[in-house]
Order: sequence, then C-alpha cells, then structure tokens
Amino acid sequence: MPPALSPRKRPRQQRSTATVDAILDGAAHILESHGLEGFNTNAVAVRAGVSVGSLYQYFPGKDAVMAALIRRDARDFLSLTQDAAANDGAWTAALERLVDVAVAHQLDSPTLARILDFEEARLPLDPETSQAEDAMQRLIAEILRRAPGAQPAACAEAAADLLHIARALIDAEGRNPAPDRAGLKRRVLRAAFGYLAQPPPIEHR
Amino acid sequence: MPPALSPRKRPRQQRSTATVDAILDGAAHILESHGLEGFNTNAVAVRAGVSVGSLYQYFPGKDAVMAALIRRDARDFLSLTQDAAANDGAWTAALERLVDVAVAHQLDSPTLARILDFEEARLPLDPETSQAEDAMQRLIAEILRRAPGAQPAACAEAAADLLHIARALIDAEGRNPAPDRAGLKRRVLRAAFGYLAQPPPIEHR
DNA sequence: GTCTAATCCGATGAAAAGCTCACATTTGGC
DNA sequence: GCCAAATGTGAGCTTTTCATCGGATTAGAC
Repeated sequence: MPPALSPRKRPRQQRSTATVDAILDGAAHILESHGLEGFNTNAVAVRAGVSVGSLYQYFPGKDAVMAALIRRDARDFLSLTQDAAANDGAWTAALERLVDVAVAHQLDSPTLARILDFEEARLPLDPETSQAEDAMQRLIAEILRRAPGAQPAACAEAAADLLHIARALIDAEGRNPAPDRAGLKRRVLRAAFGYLAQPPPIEHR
Repeated sequence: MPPALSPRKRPRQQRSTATVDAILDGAAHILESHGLEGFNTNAVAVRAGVSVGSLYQYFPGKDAVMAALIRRDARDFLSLTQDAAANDGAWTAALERLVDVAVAHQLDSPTLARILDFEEARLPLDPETSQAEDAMQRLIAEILRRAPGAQPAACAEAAADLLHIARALIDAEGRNPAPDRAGLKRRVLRAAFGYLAQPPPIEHR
C-alpha cells in the first residue's frame, strides 16, 4: 500500500512546527533549483537541516510533502488574491490587481510553480486545497459579475478559463532567463479582456 | 555522467525499426495510463514486448526515450498543423482548423500530452524538436499576418501566446473524465479571437 | 546452405531512493 | 530538579530502478 498523503502527526511544540516549516522550505528550494528529479526525502531533509527520521515523523512519504507544499501554496495564493480582489473600485482595476498578484507570485519561483501545478493534477488533493482552489475561482467569478453586460451564469466558466490562461502565459514567460514582467502583464491583460469582450463564437452544426 | 539523449544506434533492418516503434508506443501507453511514476525502462520494455536489453541498444537511457517521444510527437503535430493551415480560404477558417487539430491531437491522450509538455521544459531538446516547434510558431504567425489590420511585427509574439493559451485550455478540459469537445473548441476560439481583437492595453507608468 | 552482422534476450550487479527503528535529546508541567 | 511526553537522529535495511554484458537468435547477402 502506498503511503498516505495526510500528515502523520500534528506538531505540538513550537520547535516541531519549525521543523515542518523547514522541511517544506527545503522541499520548495530543491524543487526550484533541481526540479522533480532532485526531489527525494534524503535531499529534502539535508536541505532542511533535519534528519530523514524527523521528516517521516510528520509526513508518511514524499508525496505527502508534495501535498503539503501544494496546500501551503494554495493557501498563500488565495490569501494574496483575496486582498487584491477587495470590492472597491472598478471591476477592471480588481482584475488588474489580480493579474499583478498572479504574475508576482508565479514568477517568484517559476519552476516551483510549474511543478506544483503539474503535481496537483496527479495527487488526490486534500479538502483544504480544493477548497482554496474553489474559493479563488468563485472570487474571480464574483469580479466578472460586476462587469456591465456580464452573464452571471457564464462567469464561473470564464473564471476557470482566465485562470488557466493566465497561468499558461506566466508560466511560459517564467521559462525565460530574463522574464519581462511589464510585457507579460500587458499580454495577460490583453488575453483576459479580449476573452471577456469576445462574444462566444456561434456553434457550427 | 548522465546518459546522453540522442539515440545510441540507428536501426538498420526492418525489425529493429519495429522494435524502436514498439518501445515508443509502449512508453506512450505507460505515460498515458500510469503517468511519470510508472515510466521506467523495465516497464516500458515489458509493455513494448521487448527486453530491456533491446531498449538500451537504441536508447542510452530513459530520458532518451522521453526525448524521442517528444520528437515524434512534435513531428506528428507539425505535420497535422501544416495540413490544417493550407493557404486557401479566410484566415479565420485556417485558425479554426488549427484549433480543431490541436483539440483532437491533445485530447486524444490528454495525460500523455500534459507530460510531454512538462518534460519538454526539463530536457535539453534536440535540434529537430525545436525546429518543429519553431516551424509551428511561424506557421501560426503567417496566418495571423493575413488578418486585416494585423501588425506583422507583433504576430510572432501573438502566435506564441495563442499556442500557450490553447494548450492550457485543452489541457484543463482533458483532465475532465468526459471532455466536452464542442464547448472546448468554442472557448478556445473565444480566447483566440478575443486576444487578437483586443488592442494591447496601454502600459501604465 | 553458409556466414556474418544485426538484433534480441534477461539474469544480474550497481546505484539510488524509500523508509524504519532503537536510541539520544529537549521541552514543559509539576 | 524530576519525569513523561515530544521531538530529533542517522546508520542501515529494503525496495525500486538503472544499466550492462555474454551469449542466443534471426535476417539477408552471397
């Protein structure tokens, strides 16, 4: 039976939460610098400055570390997103802030972002992660509903599409050695507003 | 030293090219059904109905198998693309055919497509693959130049963006158990034509 | 039919990675 | 200070995967 994904033991003292954090930081660092190939429990433990044994105290296996990393990232990103989506001002301004946040977040560790995205599709994601994912999508849909002429029913679909589009463009730019943030932002906004302005094409028979 | 990526030996007889094909088919099948985790040389050989030894006759290591798979896929996709981009009719019709081809190709083996895409970012790609990639982008850019009011200089960037956007949307739909091809096509076209219709947003200071 | 080069085979060793466990150390409550 | 519970350690066992090599088999030229 493959090891489970949920944490093995909950840290009770302060030092152990520090250990868990160190492990996640170490994992993130290794993924960013050496990719999935370099990601193994021994390397993560060394990088985190703890022993493998400690790692296995809190995580039943390496996939559990990955799942925890995904969860943490989803949490962080949702939090940033919620700040950016504050309900004041024009909906276009909110969308721009959202793009800003996404660009900053994903371009900060482009390789890591890419890997987490990939792994998220493979791992059965825990409730908290999928909840965060849903919340983010609803948040975007809410903004889209503030657009004049928006069809409320179609906003969920549009939100999902916009998320995927933005991720893809940022991700591609992140593979460049010297990403052009301003140009990237311009292109993401162009794609987003273009998608929204475009009346859905007529279905062919 | 990690094994190289270029093929080790070129097949000379008919049966050996059949072996190489079987290996690539086996690899594709395993990636589609068991993902990257299931992808190891022994499993590929078994699935291909050959022995590991034969695999290593033609590939110096598993990454070489992956590289060959990526190369074959790029070749195939470029060929389909070239057919679809035939220079007759409206540019919009050509773009629609392109989307059709992309949807069909990528939705045929969604997991495989996703993995190849991911691995392409990791592996140093051989000349033929990057050449095919370039050709495809130029092909799309050519179509975009036929659009009225198109800025020829900006078409390369737009082509790259459209490729990424289409890939992302198809990929996302491919993760559904029952993809909705028609709806997907509609959304991809919406994103594409929307992007193209949208005047690039003004740069903020 | 014979001969040579090409191809194929798969047991087997080497290497890497996953994971455990017996024991050491630290913490916090009393 | 003392003690129980929590936490930390890392050598080393197990499992998985990579890759090779000596020898068997097959194809195609003559």
